[in-house]
Amino acid sequence: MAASLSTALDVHFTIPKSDTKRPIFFTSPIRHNPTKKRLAISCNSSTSETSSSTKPPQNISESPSPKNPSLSDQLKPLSATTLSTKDHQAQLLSRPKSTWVNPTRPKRSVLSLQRQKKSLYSYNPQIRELKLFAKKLSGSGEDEFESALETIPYPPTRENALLILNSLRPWQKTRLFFNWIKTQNVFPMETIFYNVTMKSLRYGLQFDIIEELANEMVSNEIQLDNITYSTIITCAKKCSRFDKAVEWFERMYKTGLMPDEVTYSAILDVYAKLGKVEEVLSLYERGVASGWKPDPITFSVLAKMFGEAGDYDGIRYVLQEMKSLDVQPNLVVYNTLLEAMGKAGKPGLARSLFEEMVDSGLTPNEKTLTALAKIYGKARWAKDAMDLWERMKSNSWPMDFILYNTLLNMCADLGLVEEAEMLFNDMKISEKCRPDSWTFTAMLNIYGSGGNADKSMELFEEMSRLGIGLNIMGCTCLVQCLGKARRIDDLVRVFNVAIDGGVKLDDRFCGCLLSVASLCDESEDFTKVLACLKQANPKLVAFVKLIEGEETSFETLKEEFRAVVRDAAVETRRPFCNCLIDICRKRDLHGRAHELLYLGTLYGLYPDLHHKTVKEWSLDVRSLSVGAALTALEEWMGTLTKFVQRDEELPELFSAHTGSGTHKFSQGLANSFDSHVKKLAAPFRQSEERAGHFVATREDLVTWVQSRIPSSVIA
DNA sequence: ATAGGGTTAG
Repeated sequence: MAASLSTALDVHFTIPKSDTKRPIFFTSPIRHNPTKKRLAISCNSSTSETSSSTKPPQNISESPSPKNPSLSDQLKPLSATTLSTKDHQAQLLSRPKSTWVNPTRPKRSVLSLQRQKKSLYSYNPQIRELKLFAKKLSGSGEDEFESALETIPYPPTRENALLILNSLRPWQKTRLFFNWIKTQNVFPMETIFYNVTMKSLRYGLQFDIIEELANEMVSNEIQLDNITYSTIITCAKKCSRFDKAVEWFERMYKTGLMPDEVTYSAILDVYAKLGKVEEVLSLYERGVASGWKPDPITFSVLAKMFGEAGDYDGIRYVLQEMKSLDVQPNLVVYNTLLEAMGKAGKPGLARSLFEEMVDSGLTPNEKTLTALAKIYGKARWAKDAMDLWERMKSNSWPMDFILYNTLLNMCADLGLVEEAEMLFNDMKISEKCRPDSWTFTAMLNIYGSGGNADKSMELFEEMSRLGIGLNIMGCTCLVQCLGKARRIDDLVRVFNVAIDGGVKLDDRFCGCLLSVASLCDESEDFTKVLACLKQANPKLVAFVKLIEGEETSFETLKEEFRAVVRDAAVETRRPFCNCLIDICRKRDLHGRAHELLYLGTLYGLYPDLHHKTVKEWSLDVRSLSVGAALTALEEWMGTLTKFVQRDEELPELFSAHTGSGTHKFSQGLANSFDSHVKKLAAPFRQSEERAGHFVATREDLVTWVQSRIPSSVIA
């Protein structure tokens, strides 16, 4: 029963009773229109009496992400501008479906409600020998094909030929046999021969040949049917020829052939993969308006699309549609929905959906469990992760190597070292799930983030023995770990193995090496690390040399910094700058550190560093390295000194936001900040009420600044 | 794989 979906659904919003019964002449009650739809759904949620009181506790952690703004956030701009009165608002929000179909003049149907029927095979008593022959043909070389054909045990009648054609692979053989029966001229070529041949070609991703055959059908006046079109469309999709998929779909309509639900859902998936959400929903709604009852495959397509977009409202729409159309989700639909919930950042809903799935009697498969393990790991839900694991074992739910590797990644996210080691050993003694490069990468991540350089190196040696190549991610984990342990010679060895193994070094890896360089006290180590970095990114190393040069002018620095930043991947630009500042501070180049912070700010690498309200000015250093954060603090104090000197107006409160230190990477920041503040005797104190904040009152700060003015660092 | 549609990993 579709009622089993209700828990996950009703917890978050209530569907108005009137919407659960679908008037036949209306399309779906909730339009998926970027603005209208969100408003409509959110309105239900906000007006629901149960929405906040019945939410399970885990949803507290699911405060709306920027992608899914809260209801009030969504309504704010509208209520402030467009909507003046409550009535007006209600009218807009509850607007019925925009596609209204006049019952007296029904809109034309967009799909055939009858699925194309397949002809039944009649029993062929020669089936065994013909299949054996097909196997022989399949195994023959291209040049032996002709002679192999002559050993055909029975004459190539229509039925015999079809049977053989169906059993042939790969596509080259299917094509040769298809061409051969055409030359035999024993029977006219029918649609089914083309369809069977096309299917084999699709396995080989031969879209061009499929299209050739389709055109041949047109010129020979052989009817293309729904099976032909759906095969063409899905082949184009698998070959990423989406334009061709759409083109053939449109051609079908033009020839007057109506798609059935198989062809229709195939084209829905094409538009979904193109990210054309509006088109998909329009087609979906028009289909439903034609009297179509979509099946689970359609909902899987919709769920996947919304999942890819991280669109939580869309996912709710799919759940609601299934409920109102009384379609029970199958395993694939659940899997897709779980995946989608994960992408939309809703671990709590994924969990309750999973429970519903199990309660409904379905057994999770590898994909289900992979989705869930990923979600719990990302959400850092250790308890749920462990519960899941126990259930997997006690129920003997299926495992495969992807699930094993995902579980290892989950362990990495949760810091479960012993559990990971158990899994790793399980894999080693298993038949089908031997550790591969993904496995080793996950293990390197686990040992690396735990700072266990010995175990990391053991893995590295084991990989060499087993001939499993190090990839860029494993290499980055390893180098970071060895760098933190100051095992620079091991680091260099690993680096050289990676280079010899053809690992393509990316900007993230360069950032990792640069951060290791920033940790080096010994100039010998520093030189060794930079020598590695030079092979990956010579310009970056040249820039480090430039920083160190006393004679380097600010203009030169600016120019070269710009070039370095421009060439770096966007997500590595700020880390690069952070590391460079750290290097400066390590080498007592404080002036340079300030110049780099200035340049980083100039090029937009620190967009939200400062925040000012009338009552409070704050400095948000959460995305800064320790060196960069301290530089930013000094810079800020310098600015405040000027304000005090000029007797300008200041707010009551000052704060610096370092983060609370619960995240593994931000742990050090609050501590370093604290000791630095103490060293400066600055009046910032860790706030009791606001975790991760250091606060100072205006009074204390002004007193402190004035006491420093004669010897201020800032001229 | 017995003519056609949907789901697993940085």
